[in-house]
Amino acid sequence: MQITRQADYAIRAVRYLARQGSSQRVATSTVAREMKIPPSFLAKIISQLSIAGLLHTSRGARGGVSLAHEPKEISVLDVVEAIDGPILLNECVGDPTGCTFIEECPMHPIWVDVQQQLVERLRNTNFASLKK
Amino acid sequence: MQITRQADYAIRAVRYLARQGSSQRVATSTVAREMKIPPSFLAKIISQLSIAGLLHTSRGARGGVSLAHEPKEISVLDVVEAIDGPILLNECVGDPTGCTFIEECPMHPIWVDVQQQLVERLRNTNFASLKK
DNA sequence: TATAAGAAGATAAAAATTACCTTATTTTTG
DNA sequence: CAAAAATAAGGTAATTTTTATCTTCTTATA
Repeated sequence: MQITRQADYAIRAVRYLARQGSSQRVATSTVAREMKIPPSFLAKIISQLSIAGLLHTSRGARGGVSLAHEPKEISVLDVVEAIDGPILLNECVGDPTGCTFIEECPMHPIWVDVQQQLVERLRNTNFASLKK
Repeated sequence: MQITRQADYAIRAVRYLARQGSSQRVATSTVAREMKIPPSFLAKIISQLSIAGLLHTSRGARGGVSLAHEPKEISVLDVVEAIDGPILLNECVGDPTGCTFIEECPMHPIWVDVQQQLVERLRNTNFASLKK
């Protein structure tokens, strides 16, 4: 019942980029150093965030990473789900076919509901509001 | 970001027991069969729930398992935490000393808050309301 | 063309999860 | 008292996830 450390690192990285000008390119090694993220691990995380369309990366000298959108357009949910995949409090919420009891299960709607509450909360938190 | 299957099994088991009379003893093998839980796995889960004080177990012939409290006195949170341990959305919520940035981190209070919302919701769901 | 950067993927160590099995121990029943 | 029924306790093991590193490749710029 925890986000992975990868997701935490990803949030840190996006926070760092949001604090810089959004068009500013920053080397991942800089992000790693500043936000205390294992550099070689961050490379993979950045890659995933890039595939998810949250970051722009450019290779070569003077290359680096920058946000693909305005900080206020990027939510914590976007970042967490890009790394950890969809938030699912219980398996049955994502894949109801796996459970025999799904029709009659009084827990199922509760998991759906609680999860939605959680997800909405993370969706409504964007990186403009995290610029401290 | 998911409860473990163990916790799901535990909830199923407690639900089953709540449906029976609360003082009624039921063999774990029966619970396992009825709720489709691997029997030998359930033994361990029952054991943990018993240690947590949620169940009473009695050995010997005609022994079995029963709830230690009225269904309405047992919350989903009780069961989940007995199995998975305390719910922590991010490490820093439980152990703020592990993070260098904790003082200035704008995410920290958000994790604390979101987690509390989630926990409260599970705390307010008891097994009397799940008796379907 | 040399250098600075990310991309991609292989590898691996560690931890968590899921599950099963065996050997006690306890309690009831015949 | 003995047999049977049931949980208790704990060890083992397979699988999956997580975390991390390293190497090689590709790209862009000075």
